[in-house]
Amino acid sequence: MLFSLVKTLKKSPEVLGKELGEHLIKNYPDFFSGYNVIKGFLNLKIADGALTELLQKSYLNENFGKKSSSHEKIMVEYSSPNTNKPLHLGHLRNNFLGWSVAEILKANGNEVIKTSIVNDRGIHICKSMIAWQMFANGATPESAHEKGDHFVGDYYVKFNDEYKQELTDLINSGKTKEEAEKEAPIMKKTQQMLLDWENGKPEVRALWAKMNGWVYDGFDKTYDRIGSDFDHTFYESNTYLLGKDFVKEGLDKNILFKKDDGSVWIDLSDKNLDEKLVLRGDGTSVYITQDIGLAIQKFEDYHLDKSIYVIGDEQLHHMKVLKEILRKLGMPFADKIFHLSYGMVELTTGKMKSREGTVVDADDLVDEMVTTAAMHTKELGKVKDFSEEELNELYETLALGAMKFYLLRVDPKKRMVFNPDESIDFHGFTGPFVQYTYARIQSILRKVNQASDVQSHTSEITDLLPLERQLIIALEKYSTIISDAAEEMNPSVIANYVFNLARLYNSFYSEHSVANAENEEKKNLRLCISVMTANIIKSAMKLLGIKVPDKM
RNA sequence: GGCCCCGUAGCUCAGUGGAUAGAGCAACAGCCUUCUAAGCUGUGGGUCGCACGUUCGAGUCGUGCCGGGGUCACCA
Repeated sequence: MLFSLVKTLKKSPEVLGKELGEHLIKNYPDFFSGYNVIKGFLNLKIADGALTELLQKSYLNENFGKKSSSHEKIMVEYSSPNTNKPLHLGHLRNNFLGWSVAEILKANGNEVIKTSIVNDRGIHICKSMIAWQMFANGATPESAHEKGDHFVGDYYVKFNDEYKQELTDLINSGKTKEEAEKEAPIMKKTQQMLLDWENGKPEVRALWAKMNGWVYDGFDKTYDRIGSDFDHTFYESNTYLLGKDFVKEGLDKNILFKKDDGSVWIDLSDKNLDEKLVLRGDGTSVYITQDIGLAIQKFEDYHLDKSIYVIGDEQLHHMKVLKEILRKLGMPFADKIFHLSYGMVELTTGKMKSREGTVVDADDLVDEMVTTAAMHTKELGKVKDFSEEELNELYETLALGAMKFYLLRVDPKKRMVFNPDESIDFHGFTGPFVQYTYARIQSILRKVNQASDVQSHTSEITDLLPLERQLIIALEKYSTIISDAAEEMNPSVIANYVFNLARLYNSFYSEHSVANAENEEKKNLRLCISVMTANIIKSAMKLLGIKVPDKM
């Protein structure tokens, strides 16, 4: 691109391009073998020898693409479930995104700590506890033969049904909506339970511990299956107290103020954010109270350069307020907090609403995908020699590959539509397409069976075919792609890259034979390209949390 | 209403101031005697929401408008 130089040098793009091109070829004949100038663009052709040499160097580098120097200590908080209902599709996007971003940051040379904050206390937790007391007759997940998180979630739904019923009854007896909301007996009981919980009443604490235990059993199974893991887990039941301490401190310093009813507020009107409540009139915590506590604890426990929160974009305002409060409280790390916001997952039929039963349950979805993967695999009948165990492992690999790729291939910041038909598609821009490319390469290697002595002689090649050139150039980009993805905290950069690489390889595969290449040099070159393509596919897919099968 | 995000092919999405705006799906036409056809090749399909501006050059930057969403809770 020559326009930027045209002005200062006062030469036409054509003349300038020609001069530059001649100069580069004359002085660097090992790197450039040709050039042309079209419409103000200087195109240089990289010499075959330079490309094959690059290929050889990269091929011998086991950690190709990854950076080794550790420059920053970064915490990635993701998942962050509530212990009153099972995980749904939105949580899956969060989990896949958080996990992947953490791995990408690691690959780019950072020290990363994966964490989750479990929202294990609060009014919503009390709701399922109250409903269980009222309706369960002592039932347990074991007695109901249900996964613990689903079991507790059912009582959360029961609470809402009952609450709605009480509201209509009260409104029918002449109360206004506001009065009904205040007076509904089940809500009053729940508020009392929250107070009892904060005061440490033993029966309430025992029930709370029991029911949360059920939920954790369920979550562990789901996490294990989808491959989410954490270096450290925070519990809101610990951090909310810390938040309260800082509210006290803020009052002493006159940063916060108390209203007549005893509630505590901060004035953020100078930042265009209005006033914000940080402690209720009855002294119990609100959402942001515990967030203040947790943010402080994170920086005290670990000495972080950056703290990333993977949270939906409906909380952009909340996170802005949190940062501002921390700044006003004089916390030096307020500016090291980064909200990695992602868009809501919508269904083709509209939004997911838990109260209307239109949520897509995470466990159900995985089951469905596994069934679909099994169906396709059986139809194709390519893995008849697999044992039952190997088959099941393959189905999980394909199902989760499809799901993760589907949710990660789009820009996280954007809202996305979950189309069930598309998500179970195994063709085109999908995880299984990339997995298939990997399996094909493994098949070649099994056939050729000499992967170990591939290294030799590739740099003698001087007649690269267009697809060979394109592949080598694409392979060499991997390192840059990781940096880009890390900088943007965007796994879709990886997904797009690895898909295009696989597509390119498939074109190459159908055009040229590896095992029956024209001569030994070509065969070696193509094996080298194939092995490296497979390595990069495996590595890139791992950054997305996706496994690749040797056969499918 | 204030603030924030989005608007690109029938659908789902890439496109980081540069060339003739690209993929996948869907539709249509081909390719399995040769390393896995979950693949490959080709065809059709676009006033990049609208208008003005900045620039040698705008899908990309700025302003205004139109359309969609989010948020502004003593919910989390």
